[in-house]
Amino acid sequence: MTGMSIRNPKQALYVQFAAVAKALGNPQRLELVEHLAQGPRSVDALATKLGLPIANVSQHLQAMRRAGLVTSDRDGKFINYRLADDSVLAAFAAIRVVAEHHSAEVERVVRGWFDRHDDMEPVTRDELVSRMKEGLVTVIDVRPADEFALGHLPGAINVPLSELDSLLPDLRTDREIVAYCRGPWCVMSFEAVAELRKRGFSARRLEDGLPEWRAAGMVVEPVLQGTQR
Amino acid sequence: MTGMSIRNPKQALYVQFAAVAKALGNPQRLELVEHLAQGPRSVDALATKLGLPIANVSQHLQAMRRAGLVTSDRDGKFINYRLADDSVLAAFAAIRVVAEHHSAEVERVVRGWFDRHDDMEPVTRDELVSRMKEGLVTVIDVRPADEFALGHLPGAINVPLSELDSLLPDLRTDREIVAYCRGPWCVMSFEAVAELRKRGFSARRLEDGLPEWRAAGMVVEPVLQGTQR
DNA sequence: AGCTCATTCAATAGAATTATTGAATGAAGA
DNA sequence: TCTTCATTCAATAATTCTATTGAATGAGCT
Repeated sequence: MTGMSIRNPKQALYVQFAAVAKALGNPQRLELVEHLAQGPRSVDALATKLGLPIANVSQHLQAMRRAGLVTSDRDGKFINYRLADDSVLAAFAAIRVVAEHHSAEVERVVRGWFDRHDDMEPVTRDELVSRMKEGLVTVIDVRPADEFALGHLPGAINVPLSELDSLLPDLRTDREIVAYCRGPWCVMSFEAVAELRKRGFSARRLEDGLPEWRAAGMVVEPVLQGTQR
Repeated sequence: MTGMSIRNPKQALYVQFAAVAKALGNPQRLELVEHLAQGPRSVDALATKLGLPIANVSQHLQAMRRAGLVTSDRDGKFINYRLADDSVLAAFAAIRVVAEHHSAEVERVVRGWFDRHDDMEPVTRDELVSRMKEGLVTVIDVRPADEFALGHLPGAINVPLSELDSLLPDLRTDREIVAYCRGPWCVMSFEAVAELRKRGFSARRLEDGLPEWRAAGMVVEPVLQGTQR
């Protein structure tokens, strides 16, 4: 901040734009974005989810606030952070697309971890909507229960990945299962589909996660009226 | 690269996505993106445009190539770099939007430099199209001649900012002037509009630059057939 | 073969980023 | 007022990023 001397407005603008990109240019902070896209969270809750020291998460969040990615407000003795804007999720999505196109590496990672690379094609949003109308699919939300509670697809049932094994007997074997989680590349849905297929189920991933579904203006349950939290 | 140990696929993906954002997280590299959005360029040409040492620009370009932002191919003794994808421009745009929303600083920069903050509202693309049909506007492209030559709006005349003063007498005073340049925040069009107004013209900026116009699928002159360069 | 010249490489120093530690802050509740 | 506890601050070391310099590469040309 002190060593930076800006000579012209053009430079000043690039510095501003670069600051936003820089704030997104860190794996931990991207993971924070993905979690905050599920709903507002306290520093403590985020640190638990990511398995990182609280002070570390606090600093990342402050860096993100400085760049305009998140805002915060106090609730009792907790401070809740949330994404500043839908534009933040859009920027994350745009960056993901660039990485996918340069996908040699991204695809290698996914395929390297989940050997079944046949028919990993995801279900599109439109496709899912029409199949839901026909009642042909079971939609499972593989996120943890607390995230499910903040909002989920209409009619979806919560099958956290950690409890997939124990809940398997409850799933119908005569219908296709569509799994989704936090976002297009959220690995939990990859793992759930791989596991389900190993057990003989017909299963696919939804191309998006809940935040994208919500951002597309689709209905989310439970429908909360009044102030959105 | 060597000190990085990745334990799980989730982490590996965030690292990939973060690498893309990191490559965009530098003012100089963003300026390179904006210039490359006008058309392919050699290292030398870019270094001249930015006023930076060639070796420095070369290193930035290599970093961008590693992140999948640009590609390069040799032409004689020059190596031409170009944007890898439309998605790169889209990502840049998305980042700009985030910065605009957090606009306290961005807007302050623009307003601080150009005191006329009344009616700096830009002309939208649709608005310009309909007014062009009616023949009500003079469209000027304030970029340097070499960029204009690679492609420009139909019917636009090239008035490089550096030559604005000397070309002023050629401009009609009875029609509104719409100026555009490299992108939505390219400062040359701001400066051109400010100067034109000072001289009594009725002038506004186009909301976008040429790359956005092209990306929207609009006609660009000259229309080149065959291999796009 | 030898020369030219655009680009890349290699080495360096200075600056910024990151994770870690422990202490400080400050709001809530007793 | 005192205690609790979520969060922030401050200081540090390790790593990474950045700009700069001069040498090396390697394709085109004579």
